[in-house]
Amino acid sequence: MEIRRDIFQAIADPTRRAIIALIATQAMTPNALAEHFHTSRQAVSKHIKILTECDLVKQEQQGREIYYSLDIQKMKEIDKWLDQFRKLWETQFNQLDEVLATLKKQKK
Amino acid sequence: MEIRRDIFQAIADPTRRAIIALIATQAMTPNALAEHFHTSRQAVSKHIKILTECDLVKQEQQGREIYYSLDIQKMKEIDKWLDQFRKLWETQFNQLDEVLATLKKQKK
DNA sequence: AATAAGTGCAATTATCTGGTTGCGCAAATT
DNA sequence: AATTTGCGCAACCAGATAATTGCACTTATT
Repeated sequence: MEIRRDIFQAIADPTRRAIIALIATQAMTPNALAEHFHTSRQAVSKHIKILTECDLVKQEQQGREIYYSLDIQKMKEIDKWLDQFRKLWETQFNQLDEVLATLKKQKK
Repeated sequence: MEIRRDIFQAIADPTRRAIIALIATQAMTPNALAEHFHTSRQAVSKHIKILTECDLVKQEQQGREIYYSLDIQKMKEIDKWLDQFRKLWETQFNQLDEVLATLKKQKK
């Protein structure tokens, strides 16, 4: 039962963003994650479920513990969406550069 | 009364992302925007309010019409947040490149 | 075998969210 | 002057969300 989730909705929650940042570099268990926040383990578990539903996390069971880690490649989707704007803000920057260059020229 | 808003929560809604994309290249009025979606002008107005509260849009009044446009520079904040992960996925890619290169070498 | 530890799931609840409808106000049109 | 147009705001409502609590299951420890 794979519910399709939106990655943008997934990163909307600040706790979830913090979890993402934590498991980006090393796999962690729900208990270990919960210690970083002022919430219960079950709350963390729900966040992880949401992250799983949009394929943002991988899991590896070791005995009774489950280690969750980030699927970093999935984060590219956000980067891909940003691409359409990246061109625009770079253009704006170049135009600003030109303006500054012109001002500099006039000063001389 | 400037309520502090989260840009990540702002882009969580698909309609809002569509609005952002539309006003990225040209300023538009709420009425013109509403025609692009299956919602009322008032609903669009609420979305714009949220986008305004996190400084994502600029407005320019012309008579009784208000033209809204995207503050593209603000979008960099998302890009900045992505930076911490960009390093990671690029490293992963390089490592994959190495593996592929090694495999290619062994074939020869 | 009994207990403790780690986990996910279900039920519940307060709050947030996105939408509609009905205003009131200012600017344009008649 | 009267009407139309474009707009934001407030009230309201159904559905989503994030958190807690209680439970059942599996795996380790005693």
